[in-house]
Amino acid sequence: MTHRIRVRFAPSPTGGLHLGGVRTALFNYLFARHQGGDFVLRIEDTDASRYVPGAEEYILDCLKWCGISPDEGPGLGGEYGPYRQSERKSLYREYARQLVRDGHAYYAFDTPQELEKIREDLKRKGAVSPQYSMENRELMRNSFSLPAAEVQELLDKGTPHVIRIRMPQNEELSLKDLIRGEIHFDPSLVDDKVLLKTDGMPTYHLAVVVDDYLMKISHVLRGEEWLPSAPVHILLWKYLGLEKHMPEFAHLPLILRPDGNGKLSKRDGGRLGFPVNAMNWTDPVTQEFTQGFRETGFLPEAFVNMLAMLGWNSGTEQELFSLQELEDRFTIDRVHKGGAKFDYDKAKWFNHEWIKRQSPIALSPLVSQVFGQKNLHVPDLRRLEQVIALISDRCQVLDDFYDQGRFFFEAPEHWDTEGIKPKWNAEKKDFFESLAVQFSGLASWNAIQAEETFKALATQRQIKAGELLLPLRIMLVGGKFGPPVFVIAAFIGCSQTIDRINKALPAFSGA
RNA sequence: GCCGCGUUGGUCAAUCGGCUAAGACGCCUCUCUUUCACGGAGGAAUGACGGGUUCGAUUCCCGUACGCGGUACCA
Repeated sequence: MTHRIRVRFAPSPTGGLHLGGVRTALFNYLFARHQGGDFVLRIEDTDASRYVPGAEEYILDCLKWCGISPDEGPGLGGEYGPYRQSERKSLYREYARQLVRDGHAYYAFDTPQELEKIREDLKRKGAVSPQYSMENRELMRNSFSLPAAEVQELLDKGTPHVIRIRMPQNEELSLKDLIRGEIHFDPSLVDDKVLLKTDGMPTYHLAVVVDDYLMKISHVLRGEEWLPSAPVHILLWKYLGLEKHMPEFAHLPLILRPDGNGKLSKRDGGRLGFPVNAMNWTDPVTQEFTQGFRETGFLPEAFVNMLAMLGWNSGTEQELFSLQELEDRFTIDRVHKGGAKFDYDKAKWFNHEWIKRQSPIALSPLVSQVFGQKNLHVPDLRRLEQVIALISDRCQVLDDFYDQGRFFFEAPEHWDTEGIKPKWNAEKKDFFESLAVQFSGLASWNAIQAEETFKALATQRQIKAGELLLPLRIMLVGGKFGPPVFVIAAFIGCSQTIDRINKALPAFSGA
């Protein structure tokens, strides 16, 4: 194994890129980068009926957002192209024909209707999942059961057909999985998979093997759902005489639903109220919408960090990793075997941590974008950064910056007076009216000045400061939250503070 | 049904035969803060079951149970 590490990420453009897909991409990327290898993008678009326009660009955008851009692939170039399976159609046919010539595969002329009928018959006899295998391939219409002349005639007439692999009878197959160790299979138990479809497109099975060989892929990291078809792939490498070039395999654990144990699906997000895709995605065909982490206010650093910890850990107590740190630390032997349930609370925690460790300057473009979407205009970047510094501790997702930061720039329209109404009285009203007057007479304006003035007046009126602090906060903020009141007062300025007091007073008194 | 993979707190998880079983999320209590958070201190909560192997099993082996995946001319 002296050749270069090359891994591939091969999404099918049939929909959005959800958690499982991004994590597969991420692990491939980390594995390659850790050893200075290449990360290849290949598109699996062999199922023309399910091809979704725009999905390819979307996938690339998602990867880019995560910071894990491939080294080669569609639109990126590279010496092993083309990278779309639909553009490599003729290639697969050659390999399939070679297999037929060598007796490892055969032409099958059965129509879908005939297959359906056979399956029905077998089911009636008790088979739960009827297979096209050595058990019955003699009964079907294929180059196995038919005389050579007839096969040739059918072929010459252009009869629709597929090419199927001929699974062997008495053979033990084993795979050394990088994560799971030795796995044994009995090939006679798996059916004669279609390799080349009627339309000339390869199935996944043929395509991966051919592509991985031609693209010199050295390691295959894919989801656990592929484990059952591994024997087909191993056999193909063997039958094609390419066994020496067979990549190493690692089957990644699944990401499970938070409720129950099933594999996480796109629908779970909408149902349970969290995003499942990296970015927003609307299927152009079905119009089905899937929420994205990016639009939900996640930082890519947090998203990637959270994803990496789903199925991998460093073995230390460290949980927060930058992409670079992950690249430095990632080894396949620390990948888990068991599936992990996705936990949205933990995901938000990661985001919170990343927001906290981000500088206000780095955060400001993102926050101002959030503000912009809500029509909150911030003229001064410096002031925005000051606000971010004041509130980022209390923001889990970027949208929280709006709720937490809005009042710095806009006077509240509504006041959460619930808790203070019962204790409100004329003395307090007087206090705030006088406070406004005193504030207006102040020569300088800062948090300390404001607080001293406030406290002096409270003492003079013989009202406990504690009883006045909360009302003041609600006048300025609208609710019971936010940084220290006088810091807020200092920020919004003297006249704005007075305005807000005067504006709120009627609502308080009207109680 | 058959085949494959898995199984440590509610969740993510450490442990490569010595365990009084880390840590994190979430939850609860206290503290800090005249708000909400952040921070700090603490708490409840775990090895699916049954056999072996061993001086000693969470760790190794075998069964069972359970869960998941696959069983398509989808990937």
